[in-house]
Amino acid sequence: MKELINYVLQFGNLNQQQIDLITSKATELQLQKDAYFSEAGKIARQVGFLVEGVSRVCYYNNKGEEITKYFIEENNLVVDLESFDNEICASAYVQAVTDCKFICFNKKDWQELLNTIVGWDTIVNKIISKALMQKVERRSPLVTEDATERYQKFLRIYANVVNRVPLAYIASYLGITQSSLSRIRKNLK
Amino acid sequence: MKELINYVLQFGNLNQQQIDLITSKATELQLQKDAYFSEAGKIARQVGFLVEGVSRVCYYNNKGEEITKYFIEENNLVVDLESFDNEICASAYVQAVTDCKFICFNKKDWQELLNTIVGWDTIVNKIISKALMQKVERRSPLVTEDATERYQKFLRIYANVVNRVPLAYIASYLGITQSSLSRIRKNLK
DNA sequence: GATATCATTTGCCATTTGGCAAAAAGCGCA
DNA sequence: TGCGCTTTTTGCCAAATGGCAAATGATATC
Repeated sequence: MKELINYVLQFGNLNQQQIDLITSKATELQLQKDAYFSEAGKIARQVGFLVEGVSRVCYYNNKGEEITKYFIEENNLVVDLESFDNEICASAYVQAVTDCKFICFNKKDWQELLNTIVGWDTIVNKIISKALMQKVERRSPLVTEDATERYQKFLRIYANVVNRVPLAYIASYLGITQSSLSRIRKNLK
Repeated sequence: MKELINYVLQFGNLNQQQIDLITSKATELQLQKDAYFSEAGKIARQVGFLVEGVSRVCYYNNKGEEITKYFIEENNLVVDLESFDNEICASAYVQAVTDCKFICFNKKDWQELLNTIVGWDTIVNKIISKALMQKVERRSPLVTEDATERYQKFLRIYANVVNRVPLAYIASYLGITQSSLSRIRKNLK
């Protein structure tokens, strides 16, 4: 819980009463490896904060290939925004890549926090915008770079993730085949 | 001006007084083809709404190649968020690809609107979040697709832009060479 | 330890895309 | 119309990556 509060306080101030209110709404969620936090075709009904483990967002492209859109590390918010905000079916899965521990808020409680805590919406907006900008910044450069450069950039961004996720997930994140990634790794050694 | 108001009202309600206040702060900006709306290395000091023309965001990658990050069509907000919000030097250029007409707000007026108009920040947040999510959605799939599919997707998304921008800009947006794009176009005919 | 299962690496060859330079096409302007 | 400039297309060959299948390695289970 401490991790969540520290995280949030980076984006704005809250008094003890407000922190207590947030804490009182939080529940803990444990997911085993491969379990889904939210699923494509369903409406996302919770916001999570990843305390332990690695998750990923993935989907199936029009060729039926499973694509990892991005990885989520410890101390980050986890939510299918599009689905949660607009109450529409999600187009992607959020999946635990390792066993994961989340701090969770259901939609009703989350709404209540937004309505009750002055400034909470501003904090949430900052967090969301920052995360979105980060995604754009990470995804855009991939287009110009060759597979080796992409992998090296991946190593830097996700240094803490590399050794905890299967090669296949990384390959699909980078848009290359498993074999290519395997060869790239060999070349870099 | 009407276009801007209609655009904004899609994201929330404003009364006539609020609309008038917004209007009173707006100035018109004309940029000739190739001129910059904001520049890398400088701090972005204005928010614009593109009324006429096509712009793009571009930058130079580590190989010195000029990369088009995305195109901006009529009736969209134009701002280097990272730079404008945090008052840090921009890392990308925002450039008029054709002659462009913007409705502009300088930083001081924009702040004043945010402080004065109740709900304006919520509207702006919605607009920004939506735009960011759109960027992520557009950029992410590129990674899995071959050059022809990428170009076809580009055609759908930017149907209104294709014939108004040089082939070289599109090629760099798609992460392929001009020659490749030229060949792809030939094959599609 | 043997075995089943899944993940990763490797080999071989096909396909895609890039690099470079020249040719062709398009366009403004005298 | 003709010239000069920029943009786009094309040809040739090289390099990168993919597709497929087999081999190897890692891990869990009995």
